[in-house]
Amino acid sequence: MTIGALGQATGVGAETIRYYERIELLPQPARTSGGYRVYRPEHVRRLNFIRRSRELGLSIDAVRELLSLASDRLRPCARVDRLVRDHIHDLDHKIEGLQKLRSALQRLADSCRGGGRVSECRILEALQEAEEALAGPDVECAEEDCAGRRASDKQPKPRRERRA
Amino acid sequence: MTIGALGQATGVGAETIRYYERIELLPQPARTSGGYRVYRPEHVRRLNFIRRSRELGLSIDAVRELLSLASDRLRPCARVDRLVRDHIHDLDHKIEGLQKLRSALQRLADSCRGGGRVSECRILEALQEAEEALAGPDVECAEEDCAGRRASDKQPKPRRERRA
DNA sequence: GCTAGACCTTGTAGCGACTACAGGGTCAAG
DNA sequence: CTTGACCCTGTAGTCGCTACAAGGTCTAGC
Repeated sequence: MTIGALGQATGVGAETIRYYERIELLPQPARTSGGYRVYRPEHVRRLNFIRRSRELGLSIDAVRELLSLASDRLRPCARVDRLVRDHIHDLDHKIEGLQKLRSALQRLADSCRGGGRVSECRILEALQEAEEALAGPDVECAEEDCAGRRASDKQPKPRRERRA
Repeated sequence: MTIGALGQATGVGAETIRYYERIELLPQPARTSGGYRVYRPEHVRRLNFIRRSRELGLSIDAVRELLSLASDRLRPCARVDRLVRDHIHDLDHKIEGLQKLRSALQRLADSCRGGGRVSECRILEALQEAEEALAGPDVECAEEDCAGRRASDKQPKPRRERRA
């Protein structure tokens, strides 16, 4: 089957399939004399595995690991279990963060009736003014994994203070 | 103050500040004769506004709009209110999607005790086998907004079927 | 055999919101 | 005048695709 047929069979776009091949998530298929990719049933199975894993929110690297684990049928499946449970934990953190965020925003929105002028808008005030205004139980940095976004954490060396 | 001092004052990294300047979220500051950026208190206020909005998960474009709205003190603040409420809705969708995902994964994890071998791992089976295995109440595609990932939706023209 | 046109090929650039370098220049304390 | 913390610009990388451009291949139907 061609790349289009594989796409139909799995619900994955052709460009995504080529992308998976480029990052070596899918093995290189055979080619016709004209250079067309020719896929076989095992490609369908592998790509379906990938799609389902991705739909569950697993990262490409996690999928890669799962595929490698799955290839050795005698290996204990504890690692598989671990991978999935870790991902559940990640999701829990993410969900919790978003819920905090949501209530902070809700508090913000509740403080504004929307009928006034910008000059007396509580939302804009809260964003402009002091830190505590909308700091519920510790919001900050809920979107994604937030890898080291806090530049203020690192405190390198005591330097003279410039005209601050 | 220099870019480093502004970073300290706001908790935003210097590289991010330069990035904000490049995308015109922060105005270009004055410069020393040597080319150093020189910031003033209004930059601190604006950058704090930006940081807080970002921490609440608002997109750069939303922040841009908020800043522009905030600059006209006589304008009605209905649009501000709308922007924030829309974002709350987005969050609701996101949270819901992640929760569905979580329960699908939990079901998966519950089916595996982690003590067996890969060959009898229910998790890997579920990822490999039929569609219904782990389709709880309609999972698919919860991460982010999932913009048109389903390639199988478009069904262009009836073409001859190749050797499929 | 030939044409039409659906399908395929490679390569590159873009998305959002940064982050991380490399290779150099500036600044102020001592 | 040296030291070295700090700053500059520019470019490339992150993640997981998606979209395009310019061209080549394939087969149904004539």
